[in-house]
Amino acid sequence: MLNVTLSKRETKNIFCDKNIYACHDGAVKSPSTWSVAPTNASLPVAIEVLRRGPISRAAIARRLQLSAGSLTRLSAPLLEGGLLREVGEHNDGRVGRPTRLLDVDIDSKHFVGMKLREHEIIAARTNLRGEIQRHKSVSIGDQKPAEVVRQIAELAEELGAGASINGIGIGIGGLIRDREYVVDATFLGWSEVPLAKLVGEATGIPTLVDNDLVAFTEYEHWFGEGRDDDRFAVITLGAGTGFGLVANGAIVTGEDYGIGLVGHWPLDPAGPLCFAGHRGCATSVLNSDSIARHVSDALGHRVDYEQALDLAEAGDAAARRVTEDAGRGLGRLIAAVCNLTLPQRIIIAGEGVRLAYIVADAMREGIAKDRDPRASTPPIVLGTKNNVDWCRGAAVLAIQAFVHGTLPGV
Amino acid sequence: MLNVTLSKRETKNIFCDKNIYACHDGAVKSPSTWSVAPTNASLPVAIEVLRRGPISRAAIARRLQLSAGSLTRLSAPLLEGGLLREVGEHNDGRVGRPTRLLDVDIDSKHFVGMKLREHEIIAARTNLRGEIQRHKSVSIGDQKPAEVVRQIAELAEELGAGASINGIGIGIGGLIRDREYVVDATFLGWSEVPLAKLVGEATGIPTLVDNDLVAFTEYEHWFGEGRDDDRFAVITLGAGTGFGLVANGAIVTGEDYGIGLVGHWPLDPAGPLCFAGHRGCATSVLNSDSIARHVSDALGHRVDYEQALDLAEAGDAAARRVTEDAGRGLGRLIAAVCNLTLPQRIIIAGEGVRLAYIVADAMREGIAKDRDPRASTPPIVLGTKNNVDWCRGAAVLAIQAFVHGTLPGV
DNA sequence: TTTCAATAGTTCCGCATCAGAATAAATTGC
DNA sequence: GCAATTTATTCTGATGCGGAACTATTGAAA
Repeated sequence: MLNVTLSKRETKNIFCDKNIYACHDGAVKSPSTWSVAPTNASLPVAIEVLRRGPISRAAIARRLQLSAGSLTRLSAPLLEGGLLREVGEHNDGRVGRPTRLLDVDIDSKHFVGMKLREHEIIAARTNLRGEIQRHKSVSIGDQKPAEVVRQIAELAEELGAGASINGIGIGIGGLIRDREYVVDATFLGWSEVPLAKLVGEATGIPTLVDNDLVAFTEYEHWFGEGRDDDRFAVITLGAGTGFGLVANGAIVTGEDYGIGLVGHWPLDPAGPLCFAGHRGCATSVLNSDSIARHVSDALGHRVDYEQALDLAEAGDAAARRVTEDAGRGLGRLIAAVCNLTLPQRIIIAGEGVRLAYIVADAMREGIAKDRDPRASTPPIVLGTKNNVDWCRGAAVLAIQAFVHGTLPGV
Repeated sequence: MLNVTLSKRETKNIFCDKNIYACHDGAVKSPSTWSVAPTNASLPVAIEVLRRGPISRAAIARRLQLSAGSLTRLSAPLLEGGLLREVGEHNDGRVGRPTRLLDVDIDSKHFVGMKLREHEIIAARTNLRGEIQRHKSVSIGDQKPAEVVRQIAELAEELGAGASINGIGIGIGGLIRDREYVVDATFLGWSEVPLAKLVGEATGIPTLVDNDLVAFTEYEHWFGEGRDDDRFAVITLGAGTGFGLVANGAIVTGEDYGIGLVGHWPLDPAGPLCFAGHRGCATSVLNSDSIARHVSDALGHRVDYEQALDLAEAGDAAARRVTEDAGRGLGRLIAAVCNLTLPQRIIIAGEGVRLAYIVADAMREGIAKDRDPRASTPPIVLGTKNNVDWCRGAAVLAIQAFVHGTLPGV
C-alpha cells in the first residue's frame, strides 16, 4: 500500500525536440521509495526519526504514545533494511541506561525544490531532511509554460548531476489544485497549467506543485521552527505578504488558499493607498516595493528596499517613519493572527524579513495595540532573508510524498 | 479504560446546611456510563451514531473509513447491550438493498447545561443529543461562589426532578482551566474558583466547566451546523463579541482563550470609542449595549437593543446608520476570519444575532471590502437569539465527557 | 417475467498491531 | 557493592482490521 511502483518512464518530451536530457534515458535510478517499505505502523516511527533524529527509541515511544516494546518491534525491521541506523549513544548525566540514538541516512536520497517567481527560478538540491546541498537560480526568459518547463528541467538536471533525484517540488505564489495544476498564477500569466505532469514528463522525475506558502509552512512544520508545535503561524515579508497556519497538528488550507488572502489586510487606517485602492493595507504598508517607494518619495531620490532599511537603521527620519509604520502594521497583523488562531509560535520569514529585525519595537507596539494586555504573546521567530529557504519548502512537498509513498508516477 | 467508576458519593454539602438535597442521598442513580462499555474501536461508532443518527452501518463505515465487515462486528455488541437500536429501514428510491438505520436511545440519559451571566443563571436539561427538555433561569442574588453554587445546585435539582442527571456542564464567559477552575471571570469578580468540584460536591453529579464560547463551539461541532465541516468559525453577538474556531476537525484553543480576544478587534477606523479607548472596535461597534446607546444618543431618548433594531427595520435613519455600521463591522470581522482560517462555514449566533438578519446587506458589503473578489465566501448560518442555546453548549461538555468516559468523580 | 447491476449487511480467516510482564543492560548516586 | 533509574528486548494474549465469499433486497433493463 505504501509503495509506489513507478511506471516505466515514457520519454515523451514534448517541450524540447533536441534530446538534451539524454542522460535520463535508460539511466538506472535508485527507486523513489525507501530502502525498505515501512508498514502502516512503522511509518510514523520512520517519520519521527526523519523529523527529529537522532532520537532514541524511548523518546519516540513517548512522543507517539506507544509502549517501549512496540518501539523495538517497529524499529527492528527498519534498522534491518537500512532505513534507520544507530548513530551512537547519549547520556546527559542522568541516571539510567544511556539512550541509543536512531537516525535516517538523510543523504541517501536527493530532492530538488524550486520557487518560481516572475522573472526567476530559484532551485536547490536537498537531502531527505530538506537541508540544502547545492543551489542555483536562473532568469526566466520566456514565461510560456513550455519554455519555463524546459528551464526547470535544465536546472533539475544540473543540480542532480552525480546524484539521482527522487522528487521535485515546486512552489508558486498562486492558486494550485491537487498539487499538480497551476490554476492561477497571475505574475506568470498562467492558468490551468498541468505543471507537475509537464515537469515530470520533461525530467522523468516525480514532481509536485503547490502554493509557495503552503510549501514553506510544511517545511517549518516538519523540519523547521514549528516542529514541536501543534499550532503556529507563518508570516512572510517581501514582494507580497504571505500567511500560513498550522492548527491541531496540520496545515490549514482551503480552496481559496493561494489567492493571497492577507495581501490587502487593513493595517493602518491612516496609511497610504495601494494600487487597488485599499488604504493602509498589507500591500501598501508592508511590501518591500511600497516601503522602498515611500522612502524614495520622502527623500526625493530613488532607493531600493535594502537601502531604505539601511537608512532606517542609520536613523534617517523619513526611512524610520516609513519602516516603523510598517513595523506597527506587521504587529497588528500578528495581533490579529494571535487573537483568532492562538498560535504557540509566530514565524516571520521571507526576503523582506530584515524589516522585523530593524523595527522590532514598533512591531511590539503594534501587537500591544490590538492585543488584550492580559494575553501572552507567543515566541516570535525571525528567519533569514535567504531566498533559497523557499526551495527547502518546495523540496518538502516531494519529501513528504516520498515518505508517504505518494509520489506521482512519471 | 473507558468506564468511570464513580466513587461512592460523600455527602459533604458545605454550601447548604439545610439538607434540601435529601433525595440525592442514597438514591439509586443510573450509573454515569453507557449501558454497555464501547471498546476502543467501537466508541467512534457509538459517537458517530449519536452525532448523526439515525444512520446506516454502511454510511458509518464510509465516514470512519472502515470496511463493511468491521461495522457489523463493531455494532453488534453495542446493539446487544442496548446502546444502539435499529430504528427502521430507509430507501430513497435508489437501487439496492435498503439501509437499516441505527440510533442511540437519546432520551435514556439526561444532562444539565448552564450558562452563568452577571446577574443570571440560565439552565436547561437535555438528552444525550443536547436537545433541550426543560429549562429555567434564575437571578443571581449574591455573586459569592458559595451562594452561586447553591443556586446552581437548586436549579440542577429542580431540572432533574423525575430523571437522574448524568452530568452537568457550565459555560462561563471567562478564563477557565482544566474544565474545572474559573481562573478569571471578571463579571462575577471570581478568580481561581474550583467551580466544577464545588458543584460536584453540592449536587453529587459530575460537573465540568469551560468557557462559554468553547462549549457553544463544541455543540455546533458535535450536533449543530458545523457537524459536517472540518473547519468552521462561530461568531456570537450580544453583550460581547465571541469567537470560536474549529480547524482540522477539532476546536482551536490556547491558554489565552476566554479573555475575549476579539472583543476589541478593530472594525471601523472612523467608529466610536469603546470604554477602553479603542476606536471602532468590536465592543464599540457590535455590542448590543453600544448599539442601543448610539441609537439612543442620536434619537435623544433611551431605547434598548431590540427597540433599536425595530427602528432600523422600520427605516429610521439614525438606527439604520448605527446598525449598518455594525453590520459592515461584522462583515469585516467575518472577512478577517475567512482570510486567516479559510472556514467552510460561518455560524453567527448569540442573543444579538438579529442584527445580522436586519443588516445582511451591510454585512456583505463589509465582507467584500476586506475580501479578495476572487475568493468565495462560505455559507453564513444565522442562529436564533434564544438564550437557552448557550445551555446546549454547556451540556455538550458533559455529554462529551460522558461518552468518552471521562466524567470526573464526585 | 427474468435477469442483471447495485447496494447493504454477515461471517469468517489470517494478518497486523498493541500493551504489559518479565528480563536484561547500563548508568548514577549512595 | 547495592539500590534506583532508565533504556531496550522478548515474549504472550488480546484486539482490531481488510477482504473474500456469501446472503439479502431493491430498481432497471432485457
